[in-house]
Amino acid sequence: MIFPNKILTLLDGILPKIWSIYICIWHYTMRRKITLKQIARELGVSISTVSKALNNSKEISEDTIQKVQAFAKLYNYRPNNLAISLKSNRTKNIGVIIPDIVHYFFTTVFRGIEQYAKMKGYKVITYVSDESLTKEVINMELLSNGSVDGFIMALSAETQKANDFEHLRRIENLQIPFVLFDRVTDEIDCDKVLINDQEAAYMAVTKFLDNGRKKIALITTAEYFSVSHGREKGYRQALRSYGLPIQEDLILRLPITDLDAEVIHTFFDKNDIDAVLCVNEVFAVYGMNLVQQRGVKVPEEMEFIGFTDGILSKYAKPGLTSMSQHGFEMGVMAARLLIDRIESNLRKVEKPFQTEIIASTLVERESTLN
Amino acid sequence: MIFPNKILTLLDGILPKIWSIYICIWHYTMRRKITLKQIARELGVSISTVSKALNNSKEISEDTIQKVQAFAKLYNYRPNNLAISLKSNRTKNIGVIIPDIVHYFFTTVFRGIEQYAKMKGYKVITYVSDESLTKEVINMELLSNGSVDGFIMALSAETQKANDFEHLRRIENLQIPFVLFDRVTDEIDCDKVLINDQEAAYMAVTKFLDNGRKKIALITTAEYFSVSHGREKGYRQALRSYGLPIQEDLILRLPITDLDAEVIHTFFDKNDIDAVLCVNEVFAVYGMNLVQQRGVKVPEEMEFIGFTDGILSKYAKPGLTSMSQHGFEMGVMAARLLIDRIESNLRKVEKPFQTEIIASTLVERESTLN
DNA sequence: TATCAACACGAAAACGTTTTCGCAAGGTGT
DNA sequence: ACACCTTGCGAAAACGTTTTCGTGTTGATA
Repeated sequence: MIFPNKILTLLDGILPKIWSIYICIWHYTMRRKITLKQIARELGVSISTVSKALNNSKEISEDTIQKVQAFAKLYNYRPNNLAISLKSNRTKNIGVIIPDIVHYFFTTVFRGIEQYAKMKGYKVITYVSDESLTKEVINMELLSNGSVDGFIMALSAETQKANDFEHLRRIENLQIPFVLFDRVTDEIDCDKVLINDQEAAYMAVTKFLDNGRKKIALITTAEYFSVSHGREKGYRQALRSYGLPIQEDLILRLPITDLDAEVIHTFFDKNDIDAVLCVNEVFAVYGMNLVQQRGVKVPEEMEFIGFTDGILSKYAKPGLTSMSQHGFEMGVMAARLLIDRIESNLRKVEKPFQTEIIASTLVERESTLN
Repeated sequence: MIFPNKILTLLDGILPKIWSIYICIWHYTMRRKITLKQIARELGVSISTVSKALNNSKEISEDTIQKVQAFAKLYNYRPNNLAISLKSNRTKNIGVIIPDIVHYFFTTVFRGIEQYAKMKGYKVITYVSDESLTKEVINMELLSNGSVDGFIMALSAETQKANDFEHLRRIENLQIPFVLFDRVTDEIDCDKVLINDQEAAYMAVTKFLDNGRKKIALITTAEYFSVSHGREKGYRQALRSYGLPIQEDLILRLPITDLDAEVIHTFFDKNDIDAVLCVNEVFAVYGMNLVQQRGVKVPEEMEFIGFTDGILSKYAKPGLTSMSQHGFEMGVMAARLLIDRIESNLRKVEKPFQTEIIASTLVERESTLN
């Protein structure tokens, strides 16, 4: 920029022609974004007139509107988002904080969020918490200074383990809306989107029982994961309601990363098992491979059902029967809840918190009979 | 907000005490974000003084700095990001546009971008183009009005097919920096991050040849994908340099979605094949499953190598030998190139465009011998 | 002819910062 | 006693919008 504004003001009365030429050259050579002020100056009207004309205000004559809009189009005017945000105190951004992105379920949820958000004119800023409480806190801190109108998040493993929700309370205090999905907590009152984990596990175990299986194992994670907790409850409930004893030995708890083949081998060595429910598809496919390696026939001698109907389930051998969690729908729902809340806050209308359940469905493949 | 600013100005001289009390109550009850103006008013200094004090300017006395910073801390002052962005004309946001997010490779790249960006204080706004040119254009349009300091993108399938880069030229004209990765084009001059596709394919085929394989097939996509193109070149080059004829029949082109088992079956029916190179892991695992279903032993009778060393390769049966593309490193590199360029633009230093190559490495599993 | 809407538009405040420049008080050197 | 420099701070412009309110010019009505 060669001419600072002070000089421009001075020039204004004296050399409008020169300015005109200057703006043309400047624009065509460097094609920087043009502003209301420049349009106003060019057309010899005020900034307010231009603004109103572009917004089709009926305060402005048809004539002027045409002129301004034509000019704006010609110079490819795009209103500066930042200025609008600053003025209106809303960014049209939403922050998404998820524990992991290299993970089928979370990416499908993200897809849902992104799609709905885009439809509503919102942009999505994503941070990965890496299952770490600290990172989760920092990420929220980074976004809560007006970068974002609201949050969508799934709690990290550490957060669930530590049961520490101070950062959520701070966001609550700042009046920033947020939605929890999948990994949630009862300690915080907010909009939530859940899977019917218990029911889904119940369905899966029922499938085994209907196929005549009686020695049903559960491979799960540590208990503090809200989803594993729910699924375990469903597993127990199904066995109970079929009058079968619950053998704690048949429940194997694994860490979410670094699977150890030995542990699983000894688990299958020590127990007599004819069906296995796993709380995710990695456990299921990994387990399936191990038992097949030992000569066990899947599904004839042992059936498998997993959760998270992702790419692994689809291309495993045999194809893994899996509870599909419909991540896309969850994402859409989470985004809808959040954006609804943001916009109703704007209109100062009170709205009770909602909890939406997305029903899982069983996708049957070759790892189960029938 | 009960008191608009005009009234405040009026009140200022008359009832400072009342204002003080008001601000206290207001802050403690609603905990809204506090601004420089309010701190200034409270402390009886000017806005500029507060701003400078918070930035540790040496124009301000040690005394005042202490006072201001203590007060700011007490009231948990956080500078408004939007205002700073507006003033400084940079958002500290980068836009990432990828064809697909439910895809191992792209998510790992994303992880790299996100991690480096966060380290540098940048936020990441992600849009999915869904392999569609139109969506790609719209997404860029949506972000190019000052929402973002620069872009990182991989071209969509449609864009590569149509060979239409008008949207990139617009961004170029707007002087917004951008980096292309993986799916790139020679038609646009900019920073790029690539895989050594040709070399990698060469390596893979060499592996087959060294194992004594002679009837090597290639399962790839349509030719307009820059990556497939490179990999095919490598495949041909390897065969040539080993003095083997290139049989066009041994090259199968599949669509990237909706795999049709029949097509693949007839491909294997009609040809005598003892090794298969696939341009992604889905093709490889899918193909491996099909031939195994026909009784072919992998790797003894037929070896497989795929690209994209993802979760599928790891948990397939047998484990798939795969060219790892080191998505994380690519992401980091892309983010680094972009942020470097953004910041050197800011300092008005000229910088030639760079093309960085991330070397692939072969991760050997059970689908190849030795 | 005086009155009054309706119409078209402009001035200016506001959003929350950063930064330049100016100014007063006090100290230092001749 | 004078000029001059340093220190510490404030006024105001600027970033690019939106929006409220005021105002001058019409044309119609009484």
